[in-house]
Amino acid sequence: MITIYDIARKTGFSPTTVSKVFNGYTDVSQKTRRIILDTAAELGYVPNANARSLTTKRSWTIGMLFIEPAGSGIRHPYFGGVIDGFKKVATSKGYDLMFISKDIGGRKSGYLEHCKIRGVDGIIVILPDNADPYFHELMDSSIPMVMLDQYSATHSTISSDNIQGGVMAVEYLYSLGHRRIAHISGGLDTFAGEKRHEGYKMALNKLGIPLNPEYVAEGPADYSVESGYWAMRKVLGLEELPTAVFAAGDNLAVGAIQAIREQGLRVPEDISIIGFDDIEMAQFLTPALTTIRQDTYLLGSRAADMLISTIEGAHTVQDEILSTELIVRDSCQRQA
Amino acid sequence: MITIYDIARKTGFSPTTVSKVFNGYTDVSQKTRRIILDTAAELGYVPNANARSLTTKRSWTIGMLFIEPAGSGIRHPYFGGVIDGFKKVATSKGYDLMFISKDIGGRKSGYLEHCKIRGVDGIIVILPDNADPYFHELMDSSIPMVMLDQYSATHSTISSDNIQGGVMAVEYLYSLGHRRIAHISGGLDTFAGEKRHEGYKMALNKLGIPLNPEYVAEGPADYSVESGYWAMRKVLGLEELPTAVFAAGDNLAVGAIQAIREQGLRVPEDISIIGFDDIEMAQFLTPALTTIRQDTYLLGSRAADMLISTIEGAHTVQDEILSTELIVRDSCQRQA
DNA sequence: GTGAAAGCGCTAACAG
DNA sequence: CTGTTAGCGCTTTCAC
Repeated sequence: MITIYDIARKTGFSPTTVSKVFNGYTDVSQKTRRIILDTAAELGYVPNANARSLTTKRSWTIGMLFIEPAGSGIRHPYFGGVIDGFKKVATSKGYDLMFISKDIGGRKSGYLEHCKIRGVDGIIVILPDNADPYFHELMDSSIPMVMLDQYSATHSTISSDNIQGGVMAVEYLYSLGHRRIAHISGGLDTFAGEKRHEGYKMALNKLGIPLNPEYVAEGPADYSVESGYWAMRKVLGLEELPTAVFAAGDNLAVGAIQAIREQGLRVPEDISIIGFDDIEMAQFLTPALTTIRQDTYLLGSRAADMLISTIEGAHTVQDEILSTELIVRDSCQRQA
Repeated sequence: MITIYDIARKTGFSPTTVSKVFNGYTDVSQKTRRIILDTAAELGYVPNANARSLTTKRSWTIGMLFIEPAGSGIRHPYFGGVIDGFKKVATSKGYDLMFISKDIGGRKSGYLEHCKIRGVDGIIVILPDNADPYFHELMDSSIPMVMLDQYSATHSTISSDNIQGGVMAVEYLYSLGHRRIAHISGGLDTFAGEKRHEGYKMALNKLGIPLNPEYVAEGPADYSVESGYWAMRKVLGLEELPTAVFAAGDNLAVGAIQAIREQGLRVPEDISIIGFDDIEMAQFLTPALTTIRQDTYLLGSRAADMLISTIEGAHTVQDEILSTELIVRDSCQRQA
């Protein structure tokens, strides 16, 4: 391994001067700079991030945490988009990304400890879980952090406008003539699930439709197809069936459609369905899924901007909310 | 920040002894160990990975590289599964994962440089691209590495049995009575694409069906829905249409189905389609997609095992091939 | 403009 | 069993 000492020896300058060149100090003569840079290239010098971090206390590493909902892992399309956007801007600003997990080396340790061991400069929490004590420990620390889909008075957060999305979904259904509108929730104890549910309630209220608690079905908070299936089964067991359902996620919607068909009913002829997310496959399902689109890539890239600005000294706590968009396709139909 | 020196001072032992305790050395008395461990807990000591790496030349970090096919990014379901599996075993063995990209801090630098700067112990290449000179530079280095979907005489590799999958797909179609079978390729210059194509050819040959070059359509090697759509359009322009098509990926199959429908034809009544991957949504499409399943999670976890064993000293070059499975659903139909 | 010296937190010989 | 010493590669005062 080539170090700055090798360059110093070869050029006759001191390690200090060599270091200065690589750190953009201006008090080095152009000539010296040239010589050092050339020699570095010739020798194949590569700086050592660990050594640098040791002295500077900056790792240029950002931790990425998502408390996995029971093993669904990183696979939901939502993550892909978010990580993609986040990675793009973080990388462009010189930060590398590292997954942070609860246990390291088989040993249980907790997120905070993991962050400290690695000396991450900040952390993005993609799927906050308030029920996790390790998460609270992390929140209480002073590590720069931004959370997605979460409310916090102390930390910056960002999310889609889940309420607006919920309202939009229900209003759209209403505009098609639907009055008996059910909701398949992504989990009422989840930030996004709760907000979407809130939007659902707000819209009903505004439209003068009484809330029927039986019309709100909740599965495990994993936004999986299966959860949607089981939640819909519950709804289908009711005396008076809804004519439309707002599912809090496209996967849930897919599951719901399965359940409906299994019952011998059709979508959208018998029951209209609107989802949330606009996953890539939504448009290719049959019927093509009408849904509320959220921009996961933007979510990720804005999160990175926010995090990096707090890492670099900003002290403002921001709460950014990105608007959602109604994507009309074929899974909802006018109700006579 | 609490260091081993703090613990040493407080307990009266030397930093060395403290260090030994944390590194599992056995030549420390039980009593001393207890005292040190207790004091560490009391003080809230957390080891510093950077300092440790500096002396040991081991970072316990694994780089994750995927040379993104023109911005499709990390979003294809294939990646999710692989990363999930990889992360699981790597984490359990004490390694953390970091994304490796071509440029760091806005500066173009290359993967190898990035790896060296970070001092990763090894790297997994999820989507090798032989056309990328930076990738070759990395291959020529001595960094432990395993590649997915690639052949190499010098490095360990792992992939699904793409040939077998291709053969299986075509044989299945043949067994249903199809004789005019087209192939939508994922890119013939791509390892997986080429192998699946090879399987296609092998099966035709074995079954005594002459290869019709017009029946092989290739789009950009991104396995996207759109590519499948355009490739299928080409095929649909032919004089004599195929009765079945083997698409090298489920996304391609989805695109192909769109193109077919746009032409007023039906799947599977007019044309049967079989895909490859078995993405989560495959079973929820209409018709439910018949496909060749590959186990991405296993791919990832085995890759991790292989990589870690070479990091930890193994010198064998392995080439592991995981078998694929035919999943029969509704997109293929018997041909009169 | 340039360099000497000290130190970041930890581990690895090597003594004792 | 325990401690001394010497770095790992880099940056940071502070002098010159």
